[in-house]
Formats: sequence, C-alpha cells, structure tokens
Amino acid sequence: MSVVTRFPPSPTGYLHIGGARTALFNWLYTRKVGGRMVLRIEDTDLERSTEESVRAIFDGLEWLGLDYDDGPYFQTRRMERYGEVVSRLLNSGHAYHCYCSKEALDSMRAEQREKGLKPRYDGRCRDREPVPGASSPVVRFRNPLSGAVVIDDQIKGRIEIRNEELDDLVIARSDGVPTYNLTVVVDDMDMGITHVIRGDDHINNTPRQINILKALGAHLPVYAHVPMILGQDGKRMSKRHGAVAVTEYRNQGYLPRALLNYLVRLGWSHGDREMFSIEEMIDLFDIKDVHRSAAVFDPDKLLWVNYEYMKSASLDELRRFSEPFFSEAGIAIDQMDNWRDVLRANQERSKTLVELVQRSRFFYVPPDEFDEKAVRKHFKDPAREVLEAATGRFRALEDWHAASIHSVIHDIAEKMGMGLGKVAQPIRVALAGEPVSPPIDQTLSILGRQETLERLSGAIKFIEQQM
RNA sequence: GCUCCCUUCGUCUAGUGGUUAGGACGCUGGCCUCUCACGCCGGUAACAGGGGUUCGAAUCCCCUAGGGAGCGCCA
Repeated sequence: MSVVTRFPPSPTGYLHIGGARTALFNWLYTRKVGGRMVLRIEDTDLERSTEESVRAIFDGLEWLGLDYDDGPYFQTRRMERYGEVVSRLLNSGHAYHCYCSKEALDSMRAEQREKGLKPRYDGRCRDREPVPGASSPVVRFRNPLSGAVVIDDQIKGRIEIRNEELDDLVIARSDGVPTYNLTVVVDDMDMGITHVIRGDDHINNTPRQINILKALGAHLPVYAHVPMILGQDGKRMSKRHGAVAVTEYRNQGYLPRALLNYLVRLGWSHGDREMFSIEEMIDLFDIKDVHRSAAVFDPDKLLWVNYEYMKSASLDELRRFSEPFFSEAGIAIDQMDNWRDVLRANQERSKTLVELVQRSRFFYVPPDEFDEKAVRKHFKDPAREVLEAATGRFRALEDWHAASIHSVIHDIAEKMGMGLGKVAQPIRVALAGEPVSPPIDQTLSILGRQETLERLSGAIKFIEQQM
C-alpha cells in the first residue's frame, strides 16, 4: 500500500516555524517512500480563519519549496460529508444528542476540578431519550467505557490510554458545524491517509480519534508524533520569542534551504552531520529516527547555517534571492554590469541577504556622510596627504586592476614610511563612508577609477573643511 | 488537580553495557591581517537526583524531581 501523508494547517495565522518543520518531516518522508502528500486547510473555525492566512500558508510553503501532490482541500467545503458521517454515527448508536447547557457543563467541570478530578463530561445525556422539540442539541461521540487504546507511535513508542480517561466529546456543535476531532477523522479516512505525522500536542487527541475511526470501521493510520519546538525559555514557541513566521525569516534575508537545513536538524540527526542538501535529507531521513524530546530553537545556529549557505551559493542564486532587498534599497542589481564582482566581494562576509545588501550598497550609492568615529580615527593628520598622494597616483595609473592598485598602495605606504593600515583606512572611509569594506585593492578595482577619484576628492574637501 | 509525553555541555546533538563521554552553534585565548569577515590552533562546558540489575552503566529496570502538552460547542 502506498503512503499518503497530510499537512493540515488551520488558517488562523501565518505558517510558523513549528508548522514548517512538521510540513518538512511529512514532505521528506513522503518523498523518501514515493508517497503522496495532501494539503488540507482546516478552516472550520469560522471565527478565526481568514483568507489572508490561507495565502500566507501557501506562500510560506512555496518559499520553502515544500510542494504537495493533492489538494488543497478546504474543510468548509466538505460540510455535507461531515453531516453524513455524524448522522451515520447517530444511527449506529455511536453518537447521541446532548442537551446540556454551557453553564451546566461549566459548573460540572468546576466541581470536578475542585475535587481534584480531571474535568470531563460525565455522560449525563448518554442514555437520555431524544427530545424532539428541544432546541439545538450538540452531538457527542459515545466513547467506549472500558478497555484501552494502544498507539504504536513511530516516534514515541507504545502509548496506552485507558478509555476511562476519555469522555464523550462533542463532534457536532449546536449549529451543526462539526468539530475538529470529527473532521480530521473523516478527512483522514476519506483521503486514505496512511501516516499521520503531526505535533505531539495532538497525542491526547489520538485515542479519541482512533475510537471514532474504529466506530466508522476505518483503517487506522500509522501515527508519528513529533516533539514541539520550544523558545529560548523552554516554553512553547510563540510570538513573544521573536520571529516565528517563516516569512519573517524570508524578510530578514535567510535562504529557504538554510531554514530547511536548520529545521531538519531540530529533532533529527544523522551522526555528526550538520549540512544536508535536499536530496540528502530525502535519502537519509526516516520518521523513525526523529527524537522523542522537544528542541529549543536557536537563532544563532540558524544564522550560522544560513551563513554556510550564503558562502556556498552561486552568484546567480545570490542575485536572485537578494534582488528584492536591493530593489528596496533603490538598486536594480541585475542591471549593474559589475554585480558579480560586488556580490563575490561581499558573499563570504555576509551572514544574511540583508547584510549582503548593506555591505554592497556603497558600491552603487555614494555615502551621504562619513561615519563620525571613523572620521576621528582615520581622517586625522596624515590622512589628507595620503589621500592626495593616492589621488595623484591613481590618476596616473595605467591599468585599473586590483594588482596594480595593490602595488600603488603599498608603494605609498613605503614612501611615506607608514603601515599599510594608515593608507588603506583613510581611503576606505573616503569610499565607503565607514571603516569597513572588502580588501581595499579589490574595492577600488570594482568601484572604478572615476568613482574612486570623485569620492577621494570629496573626502579631501571634507577634511579641509574640518580644519 | 488529573492524564499523557519528555530529560547527555547554555543550545542542537553523537552515543544503544567497557569511550580520556565525541561533534556543531555560542562564548572565549592566540595566530593571520589594510578594515570587516574568513581561516587555523587552543580553551570552556553535560549524562537531573536516588535506588537497583551487572564484573562493569549515559546506555536496562524502578522511584523522585524538573520541564512540556492536553483536559472546550479551538484546531
């Protein structure tokens, strides 16, 4: 039997880090075994579901490159089918109407809690005769009273829950809209899902779902509950832990492959290996090897992984991915004839695309001011003479190449009897506005003679004004 | 409170009865050096605790503690 997995986000927000990893694990496993992955939008919470969230989820998945083979299905379009199943359950005696008011249930739970018991429905409507005239009852599933449900979880191992611990859950609200536990079961059954790979916050739902599946005579899927991703404080990842939406990482200049690589190592490993291409992930990944314990999300390590990908990316990839950031900075990078040189010069010194753009900016946009600290440190005394000497020599230079520029700079340092730094730094500040740039000879050669001379002259004027 | 899940350096992890408990991120000392960054060499730091089993436990069993999740007419 071929494998069918599913990724069922509910569109109540963006695609977050935890969801992305669950999607990744599903995707990797599916690709590995040559199965099919279903995308299902669980939008039965009409209050909180939004179209915008649906788009954000599609967007996130697409950016990460996690595609699916079937769907997207929307649960709100399957209401008729859920209704069918509910009445089937009602007719077979696996479900019943419950007429309890919300208030009655609340006080029942409060009472149980007070007695130190687990709050749960006590089954008071279980054997009540149907009340024909009564208004809008809910439908509850008639859970078995004895026995136990055993889950042979692919990650957690064998889990056994006694049916006494479970209560009769609501499967249809008073307005007829089915609840989560019912829709999941129906969909998983109808869509032929063979493997349910989801967050371990669903472990507690699993025995209930299994009981419903059994009542429906359906095949039970294989379950694999992946542990949560925690924030730095050890609590479940949420907004207060900083960036949780995958699109935020896109905006911060991360490469999708880097995020994937980081995510796959959160809860899964292959010996001491850190870096995996997508192909290697598919090849090496197995759901059985996912760890049982939760993992803390570490932004520093993600940054490092991203940096590794930045360094190994091709210039074309780099341009493609950084293009939006450049254009935001007012630079049409792909129309610049020296973009390769600029990107190459900054590639291995940038941990993110945002940083790459920041570092590259001055090649295209002259600094509008000089960094104050840099001025104090590098524009002091011999700086003006250095810049003037450099101007003369650069103007006279026959060919404008890094090598010839390099020897000129060395020559100036030697003739003026000072270290290379005393020469390079003033020039650097004159060109970049700050004391940071790629190697000075390389920087000049990329910038071009004319632009270099102009900026040098601007810096000399600036120094004169300061005096 | 009850039920379920989890527990190796700060973090991600290797490890499946015998290891000086390894790697990576971070932090850090040094080297390199025209800045930034890279690179190289070195350092820091862990088996939650207690009982067993065993000649021998990070590895197997039990208990305790701690953490997480769930207990809805949310998903």
